[in-house]
Amino acid sequence: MAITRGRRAHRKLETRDALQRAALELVRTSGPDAVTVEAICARAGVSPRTFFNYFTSKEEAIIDWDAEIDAFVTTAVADRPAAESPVRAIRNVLGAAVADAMGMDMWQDRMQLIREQPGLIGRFVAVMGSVQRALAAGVARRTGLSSDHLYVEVTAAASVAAIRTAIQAWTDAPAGTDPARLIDDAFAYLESGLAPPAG
Amino acid sequence: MAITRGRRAHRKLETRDALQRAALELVRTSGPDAVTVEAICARAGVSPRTFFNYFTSKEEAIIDWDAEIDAFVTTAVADRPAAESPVRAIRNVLGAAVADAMGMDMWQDRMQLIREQPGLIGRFVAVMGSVQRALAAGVARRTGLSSDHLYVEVTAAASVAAIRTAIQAWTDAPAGTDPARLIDDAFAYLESGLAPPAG
DNA sequence: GGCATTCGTTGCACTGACTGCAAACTATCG
DNA sequence: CGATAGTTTGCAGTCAGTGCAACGAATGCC
Repeated sequence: MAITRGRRAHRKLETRDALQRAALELVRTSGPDAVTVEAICARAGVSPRTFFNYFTSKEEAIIDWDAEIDAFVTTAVADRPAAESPVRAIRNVLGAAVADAMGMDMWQDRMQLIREQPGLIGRFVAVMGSVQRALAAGVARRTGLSSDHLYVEVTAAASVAAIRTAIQAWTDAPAGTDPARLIDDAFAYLESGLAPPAG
Repeated sequence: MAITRGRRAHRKLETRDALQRAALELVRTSGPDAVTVEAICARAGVSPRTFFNYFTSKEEAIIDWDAEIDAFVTTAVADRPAAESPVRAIRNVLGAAVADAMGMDMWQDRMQLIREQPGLIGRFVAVMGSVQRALAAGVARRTGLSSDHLYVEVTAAASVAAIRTAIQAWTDAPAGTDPARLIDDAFAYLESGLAPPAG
């Protein structure tokens, strides 16, 4: 699928990318209200009908997510050294990855967007749910427990909650704040059983 | 607001209730796809335009939420004995309350609905977010920390995640399962720092 | 009781997301 | 070159949601 040959497949990837970029640019230049499917398509140079051949909703174009990432997360968590506790394994896998992503170009814009446009929250949550399932699968492999064991699910859910909170805190924090530090602190609270900080 | 006098105010509450009941009944009898605003209003005997004088979205009619509940949660958490840790306070406040609610009439139906109708997930998440803010406010009062301190936010977010997971597990569990037990177990994992279970 | 005000209801017109269908178009393969 | 398969597009239609202005009933004032 991803490596289909020919001019055709190439054009498809190009169009998909053009639609995504058009959507993001449109938000940045003209504000959230200006982002209609029609406007996105005009900017990307395709027909509005075509948009829905690529994305099932407007939000999908803005917050895209690749199933391959989930697969990677699952195996990465599963493959961490056996000595690490499940949370610690998750912390080690996601801490660096998310911090890197946050430092990258578009994600800062996207997080800003999610605050402003309530419609995007649903999409964001859907993506986080996808990550949560991936984490649960990794923890399940690691512990030998079923993927829907309460411990496995609570661990995945709480970890996602910690990540989400850290990301949120980072978008609110003054520029230059280190995202890795926030993620680390959030997980530290989790691993301490949510004991109140000493200070 | 809640105790306004007169026939007028009475009619308003009646209409609101009629719309909610109409929506729930419609799902149960005719399936999720049949639940259009038009159909709801036909059943409730009001004009479609009137619907949006009561609810800003279709989902709001199905999953209603009262700001008073949030206020109650905040003070209840804040007022627990000082000896209890924040998570323990949350556990004590929500454990019983949620278990009671789950046992009640409509919530079982609603949870079933949320699984089937993806549109409702967004609304459910919004409600949980509202609870999360209420919990954070309670923890903030209790600890003297700011409401947006990372510890406070992680604690509230992780607690909501635990509750959500327990609710989810309960809807999947065989009939007759005790919801209080699941909630208790979920919080126990949280308080243990997500250490894997011994068994 | 009559009258003006207030407030909920409703119809109308409109925008915008999203879908199914069928036609037009084009890269690819034999 | 011609058949085929995959892509784009227009069109028509459903449904959610909003602003506006008119209508009608409850309410308060005199």
